[in-house]
Amino acid sequence: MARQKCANVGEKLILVPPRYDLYLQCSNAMIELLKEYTPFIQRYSVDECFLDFTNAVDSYSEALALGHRIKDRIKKELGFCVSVGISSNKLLAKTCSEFGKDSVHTLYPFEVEEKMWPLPIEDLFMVGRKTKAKLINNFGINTIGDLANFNVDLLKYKLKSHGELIWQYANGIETSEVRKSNFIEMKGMGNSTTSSWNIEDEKEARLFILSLSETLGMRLRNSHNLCSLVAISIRYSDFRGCSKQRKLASTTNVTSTIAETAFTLFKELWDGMPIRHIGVSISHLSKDEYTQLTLFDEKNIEKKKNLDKALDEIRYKFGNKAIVRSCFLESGIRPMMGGIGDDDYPVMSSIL
DNA sequence: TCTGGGGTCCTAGGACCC
DNA sequence: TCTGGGGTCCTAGGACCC
Repeated sequence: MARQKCANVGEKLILVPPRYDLYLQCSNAMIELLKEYTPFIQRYSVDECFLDFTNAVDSYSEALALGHRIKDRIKKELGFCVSVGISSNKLLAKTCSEFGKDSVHTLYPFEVEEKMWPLPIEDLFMVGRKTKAKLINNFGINTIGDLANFNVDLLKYKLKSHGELIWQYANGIETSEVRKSNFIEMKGMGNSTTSSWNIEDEKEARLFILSLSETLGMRLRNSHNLCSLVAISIRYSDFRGCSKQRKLASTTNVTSTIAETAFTLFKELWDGMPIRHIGVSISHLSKDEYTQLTLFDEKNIEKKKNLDKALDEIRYKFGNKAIVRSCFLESGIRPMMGGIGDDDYPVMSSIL
């Protein structure tokens, strides 16, 4: 849109591409620095992690001093600001880490009533837009304190397990451990894109699906996983969204199998209206060390695997543009959409 | 407040099994 | 053919997070 608006003053528009690799590099450098303090580090996301000092710190003042030392060292040695939150569980530590930028805060259980209860309900972890509206409109709950002192059974009845969860959070109750292992089993992955024009014919949609699947397949193989579920999602120009998924007869990591399944699902799902967003995702992952074949396996599966392998090697060596499918030439559609950097990047686990 | 893109988990209904 | 009670799996959609 910016490009379009600045068509006449093109040379005055400065486009700055994102640099996820640099972001990740900074993140990794910070983790290395933190490892000097404790081996018990749980990387929660690209810019958040939990450190367990359970048996390493004896007093509140010692913890506070340590927090400041770490924060100051990161700023001095790595050049960016961090916020530190200290408490006896991950929820409270995370909550008070957001109390300020470039700062160190504490939120121990005995401080919850004073520091957390006056906050608006949406400041509580796991209370999003929808839950906020329900809490305010249905129960008159406006602050975290209101929620903490509300009837749990009523919350459970109305909001199911989520109701109980946020009630516990409002009371500072959270007992998950700082995960010792850094390895998180990936559950699924997806690739999606929003087009700057309406997609109105099947041919064009097919190219989008192929392009998304190409990147997705490469990521899947790189992670040494196989998938057995493929899903397609569509968002129409009027913002309606829908999705369709199908379990495969056998596990796969073949790009064309993923793309063809996604396209079949697309044809079954699409109502013919103009589309602005298409997504392909895969899940039910398993390690690719061994695979269960079926009696009715696809034809030429070994050929396709070899093709993917060769394409992957070329692309890793010479870049994604080094070799592309001819159907994308002159199509105006990029042959390998989306995808994330290279290897591993931090993924969040479930709840904290 | 919403956008865009990457994820996880929960819920509810339906199909099917014993 | 349907009942009752115990399960599992599949599917679609919706909530939340960064």
